[in-house]
Amino acid sequence: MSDDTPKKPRGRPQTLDADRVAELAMQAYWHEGPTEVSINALSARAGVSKPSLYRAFGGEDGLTHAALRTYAAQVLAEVLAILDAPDGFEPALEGLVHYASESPLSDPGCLFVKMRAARDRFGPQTRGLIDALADGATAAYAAFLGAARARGEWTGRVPTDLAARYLGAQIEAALARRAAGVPPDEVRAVLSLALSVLTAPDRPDP
Amino acid sequence: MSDDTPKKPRGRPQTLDADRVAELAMQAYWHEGPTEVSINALSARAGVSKPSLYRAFGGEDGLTHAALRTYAAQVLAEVLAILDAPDGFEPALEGLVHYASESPLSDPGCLFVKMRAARDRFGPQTRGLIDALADGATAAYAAFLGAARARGEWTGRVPTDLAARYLGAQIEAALARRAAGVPPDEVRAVLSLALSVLTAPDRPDP
DNA sequence: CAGATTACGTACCAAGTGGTACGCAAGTGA
DNA sequence: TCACTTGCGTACCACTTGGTACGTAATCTG
Repeated sequence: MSDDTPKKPRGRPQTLDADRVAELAMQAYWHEGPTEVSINALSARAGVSKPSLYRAFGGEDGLTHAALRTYAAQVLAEVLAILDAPDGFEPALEGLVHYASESPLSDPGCLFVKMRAARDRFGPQTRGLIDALADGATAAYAAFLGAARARGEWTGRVPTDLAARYLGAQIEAALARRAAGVPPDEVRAVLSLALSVLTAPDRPDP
Repeated sequence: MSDDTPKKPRGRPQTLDADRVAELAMQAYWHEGPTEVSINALSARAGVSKPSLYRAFGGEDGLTHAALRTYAAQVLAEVLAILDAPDGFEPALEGLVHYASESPLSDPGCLFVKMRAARDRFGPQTRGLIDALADGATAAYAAFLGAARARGEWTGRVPTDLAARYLGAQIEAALARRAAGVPPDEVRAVLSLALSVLTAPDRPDP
Protein backbone atom coordinates (compact mmCIF):
# COMPACT_ATOMS: atom_id res chain seq x y z
CA MET A 1 0.00 0.00 0.00
CA SER A 2 1.65 3.26 -0.97
CA ASP A 3 1.91 4.03 -4.59
CA ASP A 4 1.56 7.64 -3.61
CA THR A 5 5.33 7.67 -3.25
CA PRO A 6 6.34 10.99 -4.77
CA LYS A 7 9.46 9.70 -6.47
CA LYS A 8 10.74 12.14 -9.01
CA PRO A 9 10.52 11.19 -12.69
CA ARG A 10 13.87 10.71 -14.33
CA GLY A 11 13.78 12.59 -17.61
CA ARG A 12 13.00 16.07 -18.79
CA PRO A 13 10.51 17.85 -16.56
CA GLN A 14 7.01 18.26 -17.95
CA THR A 15 6.02 21.80 -18.82
CA LEU A 16 2.59 21.14 -20.37
CA ASP A 17 -0.33 21.86 -18.06
CA ALA A 18 -2.98 19.43 -19.29
CA ASP A 19 -5.70 20.95 -17.12
CA ARG A 20 -5.05 24.40 -18.51
CA VAL A 21 -5.24 23.09 -22.06
CA ALA A 22 -8.42 21.13 -21.33
CA GLU A 23 -9.99 24.26 -19.88
CA LEU A 24 -8.98 26.25 -22.93
CA ALA A 25 -10.32 23.59 -25.27
CA MET A 26 -13.58 23.52 -23.33
CA GLN A 27 -14.00 27.26 -23.69
CA ALA A 28 -13.26 27.11 -27.41
CA TYR A 29 -15.61 24.20 -28.05
CA TRP A 30 -18.27 25.80 -25.91
CA HIS A 31 -18.24 29.25 -27.43
CA GLU A 32 -17.43 28.45 -31.04
CA GLY A 33 -19.00 25.04 -31.39
CA PRO A 34 -17.17 21.75 -31.01
CA THR A 35 -17.10 21.10 -34.74
CA GLU A 36 -15.70 24.50 -35.57
CA VAL A 37 -12.44 24.21 -33.69
CA SER A 38 -9.66 22.13 -35.18
CA ILE A 39 -6.77 20.61 -33.32
CA ASN A 40 -4.42 22.71 -35.39
CA ALA A 41 -6.11 25.92 -34.31
CA LEU A 42 -6.33 24.78 -30.73
CA SER A 43 -2.68 23.84 -30.39
CA ALA A 44 -1.68 27.16 -31.94
CA ARG A 45 -3.94 29.10 -29.59
CA ALA A 46 -2.71 27.22 -26.55
CA GLY A 47 0.89 27.83 -27.51
CA VAL A 48 1.54 24.13 -27.44
CA SER A 49 2.84 21.89 -30.19
CA LYS A 50 0.54 19.36 -31.74
CA PRO A 51 2.59 16.33 -30.67
CA SER A 52 2.38 17.61 -27.10
CA LEU A 53 -1.40 17.65 -27.39
CA TYR A 54 -1.39 14.11 -28.69
CA ARG A 55 0.96 13.03 -25.91
CA ALA A 56 -1.30 14.54 -23.28
CA PHE A 57 -4.69 13.48 -24.64
CA GLY A 58 -3.97 10.73 -27.13
CA GLY A 59 -5.87 12.22 -30.05
CA GLU A 60 -8.97 14.23 -30.82
CA ASP A 61 -11.24 11.88 -28.96
CA GLY A 62 -9.21 12.29 -25.79
CA LEU A 63 -9.25 16.05 -26.15
CA THR A 64 -12.99 16.37 -26.66
CA HIS A 65 -13.46 13.92 -23.81
CA ALA A 66 -11.30 16.00 -21.50
CA ALA A 67 -13.06 19.20 -22.54
CA LEU A 68 -16.50 17.76 -21.89
CA ARG A 69 -15.30 16.28 -18.61
CA THR A 70 -14.09 19.69 -17.56
CA TYR A 71 -17.39 21.25 -18.59
CA ALA A 72 -19.36 18.67 -16.67
CA ALA A 73 -17.35 19.19 -13.50
CA GLN A 74 -17.35 22.95 -13.80
CA VAL A 75 -20.76 23.88 -15.23
CA LEU A 76 -23.17 20.97 -15.34
CA ALA A 77 -22.57 20.02 -11.74
CA GLU A 78 -23.44 23.52 -10.66
CA VAL A 79 -26.58 23.52 -12.76
CA LEU A 80 -27.81 20.19 -11.49
CA ALA A 81 -27.19 21.48 -7.99
CA ILE A 82 -30.04 23.91 -8.62
CA LEU A 83 -32.39 20.96 -8.40
CA ASP A 84 -31.20 20.16 -4.90
CA ALA A 85 -31.93 23.65 -3.68
CA PRO A 86 -33.78 23.51 -0.36
CA ASP A 87 -36.33 26.15 -1.33
CA GLY A 88 -38.67 23.62 -2.82
CA PHE A 89 -40.13 22.72 -6.19
CA GLU A 90 -41.13 25.92 -7.89
CA PRO A 91 -38.04 27.96 -6.96
CA ALA A 92 -35.83 25.14 -8.23
CA LEU A 93 -37.78 25.06 -11.48
CA GLU A 94 -37.50 28.81 -11.72
CA GLY A 95 -33.76 28.45 -11.21
CA LEU A 96 -33.58 26.02 -14.11
CA VAL A 97 -35.57 28.35 -16.34
CA HIS A 98 -33.31 31.23 -15.42
CA TYR A 99 -30.23 29.21 -16.24
CA ALA A 100 -31.51 27.94 -19.57
CA SER A 101 -32.95 31.17 -20.83
CA GLU A 102 -31.23 34.27 -19.59
CA SER A 103 -28.23 33.42 -17.46
CA PRO A 104 -24.98 34.69 -18.97
CA LEU A 105 -23.69 31.19 -18.31
CA SER A 106 -25.97 29.95 -21.08
CA ASP A 107 -25.35 32.79 -23.47
CA PRO A 108 -23.10 30.65 -25.67
CA GLY A 109 -25.48 27.75 -25.15
CA CYS A 110 -24.45 24.55 -23.45
CA LEU A 111 -21.43 22.56 -24.53
CA PHE A 112 -23.11 19.32 -23.58
CA VAL A 113 -26.13 20.04 -25.75
CA LYS A 114 -23.92 21.01 -28.65
CA MET A 115 -21.82 17.90 -28.37
CA ARG A 116 -24.88 15.73 -27.98
CA ALA A 117 -26.24 17.16 -31.23
CA ALA A 118 -23.03 16.28 -33.03
CA ARG A 119 -22.68 13.02 -31.15
CA ASP A 120 -21.46 10.83 -33.95
CA ARG A 121 -18.65 13.14 -34.93
CA PHE A 122 -16.79 12.11 -31.81
CA GLY A 123 -14.77 9.11 -30.82
CA PRO A 124 -15.86 6.33 -28.48
CA GLN A 125 -14.59 7.90 -25.25
CA THR A 126 -16.42 11.13 -25.88
CA ARG A 127 -19.57 9.37 -27.03
CA GLY A 128 -19.54 7.31 -23.88
CA LEU A 129 -19.25 10.39 -21.72
CA ILE A 130 -22.04 12.12 -23.64
CA ASP A 131 -24.36 9.18 -23.09
CA ALA A 132 -23.42 8.93 -19.44
CA LEU A 133 -24.08 12.61 -18.87
CA ALA A 134 -27.41 12.35 -20.70
CA ASP A 135 -28.47 9.46 -18.50
CA GLY A 136 -27.32 11.34 -15.43
CA ALA A 137 -29.33 14.39 -16.40
CA THR A 138 -32.59 12.55 -17.00
CA ALA A 139 -32.04 10.60 -13.79
CA ALA A 140 -31.56 13.87 -11.95
CA TYR A 141 -34.74 15.29 -13.46
CA ALA A 142 -36.67 12.18 -12.54
CA ALA A 143 -35.34 12.23 -8.99
CA PHE A 144 -36.17 15.92 -8.69
CA LEU A 145 -39.73 15.44 -9.84
CA GLY A 146 -40.19 12.26 -7.83
CA ALA A 147 -39.02 13.95 -4.66
CA ALA A 148 -41.25 16.97 -5.27
CA ARG A 149 -44.21 14.71 -5.80
CA ALA A 150 -43.41 12.75 -2.67
CA ARG A 151 -43.19 15.96 -0.69
CA GLY A 152 -46.50 17.02 -2.09
CA GLU A 153 -45.03 20.13 -3.67
CA TRP A 154 -45.87 18.94 -7.14
CA THR A 155 -49.33 17.66 -7.84
CA GLY A 156 -49.25 17.55 -11.62
CA ARG A 157 -51.21 14.82 -13.37
CA VAL A 158 -48.40 14.08 -15.86
CA PRO A 159 -46.58 10.81 -15.12
CA THR A 160 -43.22 11.41 -13.50
CA ASP A 161 -41.06 9.74 -16.15
CA LEU A 162 -42.78 11.55 -19.01
CA ALA A 163 -42.45 14.79 -17.10
CA ALA A 164 -38.74 14.12 -16.65
CA ARG A 165 -38.20 13.56 -20.35
CA TYR A 166 -40.36 16.57 -21.10
CA LEU A 167 -38.37 18.75 -18.75
CA GLY A 168 -35.11 17.58 -20.27
CA ALA A 169 -36.35 18.14 -23.80
CA GLN A 170 -37.55 21.65 -23.04
CA ILE A 171 -34.37 22.68 -21.26
CA GLU A 172 -32.30 21.28 -24.10
CA ALA A 173 -34.41 23.06 -26.70
CA ALA A 174 -34.14 26.34 -24.83
CA LEU A 175 -30.35 26.03 -24.65
CA ALA A 176 -30.20 25.24 -28.35
CA ARG A 177 -32.31 28.26 -29.22
CA ARG A 178 -30.16 30.39 -26.96
CA ALA A 179 -27.03 29.22 -28.75
CA ALA A 180 -28.73 29.99 -32.06
CA GLY A 181 -29.05 33.63 -31.05
CA VAL A 182 -32.68 33.87 -29.99
CA PRO A 183 -32.99 36.73 -27.50
CA PRO A 184 -33.15 35.67 -23.85
CA ASP A 185 -36.60 37.01 -23.10
CA GLU A 186 -38.09 35.14 -26.03
CA VAL A 187 -36.41 31.95 -24.93
CA ARG A 188 -37.75 32.52 -21.45
CA ALA A 189 -41.28 33.21 -22.67
CA VAL A 190 -41.42 30.01 -24.69
CA LEU A 191 -39.78 27.92 -21.98
CA SER A 192 -42.05 29.25 -19.24
CA LEU A 193 -45.07 28.55 -21.36
CA ALA A 194 -43.84 25.03 -21.98
CA LEU A 195 -43.19 24.33 -18.32
CA SER A 196 -46.54 25.71 -17.28
CA VAL A 197 -47.80 22.30 -18.32
CA LEU A 198 -46.09 20.91 -15.25
CA THR A 199 -46.86 23.63 -12.76
CA ALA A 200 -50.44 24.36 -13.82
CA PRO A 201 -53.12 23.04 -11.50
CA ASP A 202 -55.16 20.11 -12.73
CA ARG A 203 -57.82 21.22 -15.08
CA PRO A 204 -61.23 20.12 -13.97
CA ASP A 205 -62.77 17.30 -15.94
CA PRO A 206 -65.33 18.75 -18.30
CA MET B 1 -41.75 41.70 -75.84
CA SER B 2 -40.65 38.16 -76.64
CA ASP B 3 -37.57 36.86 -75.13
CA ASP B 4 -39.35 33.52 -75.09
CA THR B 5 -37.96 32.94 -78.58
CA PRO B 6 -36.82 29.32 -78.49
CA LYS B 7 -33.72 29.84 -80.59
CA LYS B 8 -31.40 26.89 -80.30
CA PRO B 9 -28.12 27.44 -78.52
CA ARG B 10 -25.16 27.25 -80.82
CA GLY B 11 -22.58 25.08 -79.13
CA ARG B 12 -22.45 21.66 -77.59
CA PRO B 13 -25.82 20.51 -76.26
CA GLN B 14 -26.21 20.51 -72.51
CA THR B 15 -26.37 17.08 -70.91
CA LEU B 16 -26.41 18.08 -67.25
CA ASP B 17 -29.86 18.04 -65.68
CA ALA B 18 -29.57 20.67 -62.97
CA ASP B 19 -32.91 19.78 -61.41
CA ARG B 20 -31.91 16.15 -61.06
CA VAL B 21 -28.64 17.14 -59.39
CA ALA B 22 -30.40 19.57 -57.08
CA GLU B 23 -32.84 16.87 -56.08
CA LEU B 24 -29.99 14.46 -55.43
CA ALA B 25 -28.13 17.07 -53.39
CA MET B 26 -31.27 17.77 -51.40
CA GLN B 27 -31.68 14.10 -50.54
CA ALA B 28 -28.04 13.80 -49.52
CA TYR B 29 -28.09 16.94 -47.37
CA TRP B 30 -31.39 15.94 -45.86
CA HIS B 31 -30.54 12.40 -44.90
CA GLU B 32 -26.87 12.74 -44.03
CA GLY B 33 -26.77 16.30 -42.78
CA PRO B 34 -25.81 19.33 -44.85
CA THR B 35 -22.37 19.60 -43.27
CA GLU B 36 -21.53 15.96 -43.84
CA VAL B 37 -21.70 15.95 -47.61
CA SER B 38 -18.83 17.45 -49.57
CA ILE B 39 -18.98 18.73 -53.12
CA ASN B 40 -16.44 16.11 -54.09
CA ALA B 41 -18.62 13.29 -52.80
CA LEU B 42 -21.72 14.81 -54.33
CA SER B 43 -20.28 15.24 -57.80
CA ALA B 44 -18.97 11.69 -57.72
CA ARG B 45 -22.33 10.32 -56.60
CA ALA B 46 -24.20 12.28 -59.24
CA GLY B 47 -21.84 11.07 -61.95
CA VAL B 48 -21.07 14.65 -62.85
CA SER B 49 -17.73 16.40 -62.93
CA LYS B 50 -16.99 19.07 -60.39
CA PRO B 51 -16.58 21.87 -62.96
CA SER B 52 -20.03 20.98 -64.28
CA LEU B 53 -21.44 21.46 -60.82
CA TYR B 54 -19.74 24.80 -60.53
CA ARG B 55 -21.00 25.80 -63.96
CA ALA B 56 -24.58 24.89 -63.05
CA PHE B 57 -24.71 26.28 -59.51
CA GLY B 58 -21.77 28.64 -59.26
CA GLY B 59 -20.25 27.19 -56.11
CA GLU B 60 -21.23 25.57 -52.85
CA ASP B 61 -23.54 28.40 -51.88
CA GLY B 62 -25.52 28.00 -55.08
CA LEU B 63 -25.75 24.27 -54.60
CA THR B 64 -27.02 24.42 -51.03
CA HIS B 65 -29.37 27.18 -52.09
CA ALA B 66 -30.78 25.03 -54.89
CA ALA B 67 -31.10 22.03 -52.58
CA LEU B 68 -32.99 24.00 -49.97
CA ARG B 69 -35.15 25.59 -52.64
CA THR B 70 -36.04 22.15 -53.90
CA TYR B 71 -36.81 20.99 -50.38
CA ALA B 72 -39.01 23.99 -49.74
CA ALA B 73 -41.01 23.47 -52.92
CA GLN B 74 -41.29 19.75 -52.46
CA VAL B 75 -41.66 19.18 -48.72
CA LEU B 76 -42.21 22.39 -46.79
CA ALA B 77 -44.99 23.57 -49.05
CA GLU B 78 -46.85 20.34 -48.49
CA VAL B 79 -46.39 20.61 -44.75
CA LEU B 80 -47.58 24.18 -44.54
CA ALA B 81 -50.59 23.14 -46.58
CA ILE B 82 -51.65 21.09 -43.57
CA LEU B 83 -52.46 24.37 -41.85
CA ASP B 84 -54.91 25.29 -44.57
CA ALA B 85 -56.83 22.05 -44.17
CA PRO B 86 -60.56 22.80 -44.09
CA ASP B 87 -61.23 20.48 -41.15
CA GLY B 88 -60.56 23.18 -38.63
CA PHE B 89 -58.11 23.97 -35.88
CA GLU B 90 -57.53 20.80 -33.93
CA PRO B 91 -57.29 18.44 -36.90
CA ALA B 92 -54.75 20.77 -38.52
CA LEU B 93 -52.75 20.84 -35.31
CA GLU B 94 -52.96 17.08 -35.12
CA GLY B 95 -51.68 16.93 -38.69
CA LEU B 96 -48.70 19.03 -37.73
CA VAL B 97 -47.97 16.81 -34.76
CA HIS B 98 -48.18 13.75 -36.91
CA TYR B 99 -45.78 15.21 -39.44
CA ALA B 100 -43.23 16.35 -36.88
CA SER B 101 -43.24 13.25 -34.74
CA GLU B 102 -44.01 10.06 -36.57
CA SER B 103 -44.42 10.66 -40.28
CA PRO B 104 -41.82 8.79 -42.35
CA LEU B 105 -41.32 12.12 -44.08
CA SER B 106 -39.72 13.42 -40.91
CA ASP B 107 -37.74 10.32 -40.11
CA PRO B 108 -34.49 11.88 -41.28
CA GLY B 109 -35.58 15.12 -39.66
CA CYS B 110 -36.14 18.30 -41.63
CA LEU B 111 -33.55 19.72 -43.97
CA PHE B 112 -34.66 23.25 -43.21
CA VAL B 113 -34.20 22.76 -39.47
CA LYS B 114 -30.79 21.21 -40.01
CA MET B 115 -29.65 24.02 -42.26
CA ARG B 116 -31.04 26.62 -39.92
CA ALA B 117 -28.99 25.11 -37.12
CA ALA B 118 -25.83 25.34 -39.21
CA ARG B 119 -26.85 28.68 -40.67
CA ASP B 120 -23.52 30.40 -40.65
CA ARG B 121 -21.77 27.64 -42.46
CA PHE B 122 -23.52 28.67 -45.65
CA GLY B 123 -23.05 31.43 -48.15
CA PRO B 124 -25.21 34.56 -48.49
CA GLN B 125 -27.73 33.12 -50.95
CA THR B 126 -28.46 30.13 -48.77
CA ARG B 127 -28.57 32.20 -45.61
CA GLY B 128 -31.04 34.53 -47.24
CA LEU B 129 -33.28 31.66 -48.23
CA ILE B 130 -33.07 30.18 -44.74
CA ASP B 131 -34.16 33.45 -43.21
CA ALA B 132 -36.94 33.91 -45.73
CA LEU B 133 -38.28 30.43 -45.07
CA ALA B 134 -38.09 31.01 -41.33
CA ASP B 135 -40.07 34.21 -41.65
CA GLY B 136 -42.56 32.47 -43.91
CA ALA B 137 -43.05 29.66 -41.43
CA THR B 138 -43.70 31.90 -38.45
CA ALA B 139 -46.00 34.03 -40.58
CA ALA B 140 -47.91 30.91 -41.57
CA TYR B 141 -48.19 29.84 -37.95
CA ALA B 142 -49.40 33.26 -36.93
CA ALA B 143 -51.96 33.35 -39.74
CA PHE B 144 -53.14 29.88 -38.84
CA LEU B 145 -53.63 30.76 -35.20
CA GLY B 146 -55.14 34.13 -36.01
CA ALA B 147 -57.67 32.60 -38.34
CA ALA B 148 -58.57 29.90 -35.84
CA ARG B 149 -59.09 32.52 -33.17
CA ALA B 150 -61.21 34.62 -35.50
CA ARG B 151 -63.33 31.59 -36.31
CA GLY B 152 -63.75 30.91 -32.65
CA GLU B 153 -62.12 27.50 -32.95
CA TRP B 154 -59.28 28.47 -30.70
CA THR B 155 -60.02 30.20 -27.46
CA GLY B 156 -56.62 29.93 -25.78
CA ARG B 157 -55.54 32.74 -23.50
CA VAL B 158 -51.99 32.81 -24.90
CA PRO B 159 -51.35 35.84 -27.14
CA THR B 160 -51.36 34.91 -30.80
CA ASP B 161 -47.83 35.98 -31.63
CA LEU B 162 -46.35 34.20 -28.64
CA ALA B 163 -48.36 31.13 -29.52
CA ALA B 164 -47.00 31.27 -33.07
CA ARG B 165 -43.41 31.42 -31.89
CA TYR B 166 -44.16 28.70 -29.38
CA LEU B 167 -45.67 26.47 -32.01
CA GLY B 168 -42.69 27.01 -34.29
CA ALA B 169 -40.22 26.32 -31.52
CA GLN B 170 -41.94 23.10 -30.49
CA ILE B 171 -42.22 21.78 -34.04
CA GLU B 172 -38.61 22.60 -34.67
CA ALA B 173 -37.51 20.92 -31.46
CA ALA B 174 -39.52 17.82 -32.29
CA LEU B 175 -37.95 17.60 -35.73
CA ALA B 176 -34.50 18.02 -34.23
CA ARG B 177 -35.13 15.26 -31.70
CA ARG B 178 -36.47 13.06 -34.45
CA ALA B 179 -33.32 13.58 -36.50
CA ALA B 180 -31.29 12.76 -33.41
CA GLY B 181 -32.86 9.33 -33.27
CA VAL B 182 -35.43 9.72 -30.52
CA PRO B 183 -38.20 7.16 -31.13
CA PRO B 184 -41.34 8.58 -32.78
CA ASP B 185 -43.73 7.83 -29.95
CA GLU B 186 -41.53 9.61 -27.45
CA VAL B 187 -41.27 12.61 -29.73
CA ARG B 188 -45.03 12.57 -30.08
CA ALA B 189 -45.62 12.31 -26.35
CA VAL B 190 -43.43 15.30 -25.59
CA LEU B 191 -44.79 17.35 -28.47
CA SER B 192 -48.42 16.62 -27.60
CA LEU B 193 -47.79 17.57 -24.02
CA ALA B 194 -46.19 20.80 -25.12
CA LEU B 195 -49.02 21.72 -27.46
CA SER B 196 -51.65 20.95 -24.85
CA VAL B 197 -50.78 24.40 -23.56
CA LEU B 198 -52.52 25.80 -26.60
CA THR B 199 -55.49 23.49 -26.82
CA ALA B 200 -56.23 23.20 -23.10
CA PRO B 201 -59.27 25.11 -21.92
CA ASP B 202 -58.62 28.18 -19.81
CA ARG B 203 -57.95 27.29 -16.27
CA PRO B 204 -60.32 28.99 -13.89
CA ASP B 205 -58.86 31.82 -11.88
CA PRO B 206 -58.17 30.57 -8.39
C1' DC C 1 31.78 13.39 -16.23
C1' DA C 2 29.02 9.67 -19.21
C1' DG C 3 24.81 7.09 -20.09
C1' DA C 4 19.88 6.56 -19.51
C1' DT C 5 15.42 8.57 -19.66
C1' DT C 6 11.98 11.66 -20.62
C1' DA C 7 9.34 15.59 -22.84
C1' DC C 8 9.75 18.85 -26.36
C1' DG C 9 8.73 20.92 -31.11
C1' DT C 10 10.14 21.02 -36.32
C1' DA C 11 8.84 19.18 -40.16
C1' DC C 12 6.67 16.06 -42.29
C1' DC C 13 2.56 12.64 -44.00
C1' DA C 14 -1.74 11.13 -46.62
C1' DA C 15 -6.24 12.43 -47.33
C1' DG C 16 -9.71 15.59 -48.04
C1' DT C 17 -11.62 20.47 -48.79
C1' DG C 18 -13.58 24.08 -52.14
C1' DG C 19 -12.31 25.81 -56.50
C1' DT C 20 -10.30 26.34 -61.43
C1' DA C 21 -7.07 26.33 -66.02
C1' DC C 22 -7.38 24.33 -70.01
C1' DG C 23 -7.67 21.12 -73.85
C1' DC C 24 -11.11 18.65 -76.23
C1' DA C 25 -15.71 17.00 -77.95
C1' DA C 26 -20.05 18.23 -79.99
C1' DG C 27 -22.81 20.76 -81.87
C1' DT C 28 -24.49 25.38 -85.26
C1' DG C 29 -24.03 28.78 -88.93
C1' DA C 30 -21.92 30.34 -93.24
C1' DT D 1 -15.92 22.12 -95.25
C1' DC D 2 -14.41 25.31 -91.90
C1' DA D 3 -14.62 28.65 -88.35
C1' DC D 4 -17.08 29.51 -84.22
C1' DT D 5 -19.39 28.67 -80.02
C1' DT D 6 -20.57 26.13 -76.17
C1' DG D 7 -20.47 22.37 -72.56
C1' DC D 8 -17.66 18.85 -70.81
C1' DG D 9 -14.19 16.46 -67.73
C1' DT D 10 -9.00 15.60 -66.64
C1' DA D 11 -5.88 17.21 -63.89
C1' DC D 12 -4.46 20.36 -61.29
C1' DC D 13 -4.32 24.42 -57.44
C1' DA D 14 -3.62 26.09 -52.45
C1' DC D 15 -5.11 25.01 -48.18
C1' DT D 16 -6.81 22.47 -44.04
C1' DT D 17 -7.63 18.25 -41.63
C1' DG D 18 -6.05 14.63 -38.02
C1' DG D 19 -1.83 12.35 -37.00
C1' DT D 20 3.33 11.11 -36.50
C1' DA D 21 8.77 10.21 -37.26
C1' DC D 22 12.51 11.92 -35.39
C1' DG D 23 16.29 14.84 -33.77
C1' DT D 24 17.17 17.48 -29.71
C1' DA D 25 17.01 19.66 -25.12
C1' DA D 26 16.65 18.91 -20.30
C1' DT D 27 16.83 16.39 -16.42
C1' DC D 28 18.23 12.21 -13.05
C1' DT D 29 21.37 8.25 -11.97
C1' DG D 30 25.68 6.24 -11.80
